[in-house]
Amino acid sequence: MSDQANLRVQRLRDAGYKLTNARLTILTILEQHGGHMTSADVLEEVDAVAPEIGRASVFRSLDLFTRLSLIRPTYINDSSTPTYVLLPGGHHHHIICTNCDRVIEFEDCHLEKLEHELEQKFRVRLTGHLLEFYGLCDNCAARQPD
Amino acid sequence: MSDQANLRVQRLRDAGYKLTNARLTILTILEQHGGHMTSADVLEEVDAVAPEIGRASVFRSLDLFTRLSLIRPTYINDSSTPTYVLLPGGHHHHIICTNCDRVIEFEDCHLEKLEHELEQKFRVRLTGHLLEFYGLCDNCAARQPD
DNA sequence: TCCCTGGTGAGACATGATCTCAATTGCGGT
DNA sequence: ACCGCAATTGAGATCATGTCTCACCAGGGA
Ligand SMILES: [Zn+2]
Ligand SMILES: [Zn+2]
Ligand SMILES: [Zn+2]
Ligand SMILES: [Zn+2]
Repeated sequence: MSDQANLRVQRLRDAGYKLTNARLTILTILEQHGGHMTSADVLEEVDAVAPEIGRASVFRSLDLFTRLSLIRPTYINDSSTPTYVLLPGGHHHHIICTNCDRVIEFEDCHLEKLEHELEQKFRVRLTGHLLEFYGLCDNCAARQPD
Repeated sequence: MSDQANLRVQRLRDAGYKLTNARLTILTILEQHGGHMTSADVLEEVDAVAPEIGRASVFRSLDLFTRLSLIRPTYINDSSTPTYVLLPGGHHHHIICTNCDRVIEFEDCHLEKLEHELEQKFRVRLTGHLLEFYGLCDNCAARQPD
């Protein structure tokens, strides 16, 4: 198990939740795919790897992980089903092409300062963030001048 | 009609889409509510204001507006339906409490520089962004010391 | 050992979103 | 102002997605 994975398991335990087989399996699947899975993707993979796990548990786990800021659902393409992204270190950033749905991930966000300011201003305790830019990727931009 | 609304209508036209009654109605509803509406909210309001507009058109319009970066679907509470936020000036920022689902909006993001860097680095043309922080609001943080 | 609580799987169920297709409409061209 | 046509629409069937219920189980503490 990777360091990141251990951190996540730790977070589960610290929050007082049991590390059950269903939860570990689903977390592992998310890790292995590096995020960006729809609920359908997760369901399919769970069914292939551990068919004894029910669909309700999959959704329950995804909700739990979301509350713990381990993952975050986002709407990549059209508005139907969310895509879950892992939040290693609490954050994730990507660019979404609104024409072809291509996703480009990037690392640096320089948001630590803003995060601090917000915590003080609103007296909140922040555990993660998601930053999405959207526009046209190089391919689609070339095709649609102006 | 507000300046912002005119800008959005312009964006529709520029992209080569017709300004139909359905689209204008739905856009107006979004404007009036200042964003943060679920598809159910929009459907309900459409039904109250212009019952002749069909469900399908509502979803089609929301998808179109999303592609045009006029709005953006996001996953606020643990319900499975997206909440759409308006993107005045192309961006929107908020904090979501992962315990009580409270949403706190904020204005400043200081992301212009990063946006520029990304455009150059990946040769993309960016039209907007969404920044979400997650954590506990003041209320929930007080209840869960740690 | 016996509760008690949190967690689970199966499947029925309720919403939410899509599809199809004929009818209509916005808008550019005349 | 009119025409012609592709874009867009509305109704309802249909499909997909996520929720609920409930009996059952595992594990920790008395
Ligand atoms: Zn693209
Ligand atoms: Zn970040
Ligand atoms: Zn809260
Ligand atoms: Zn911004």
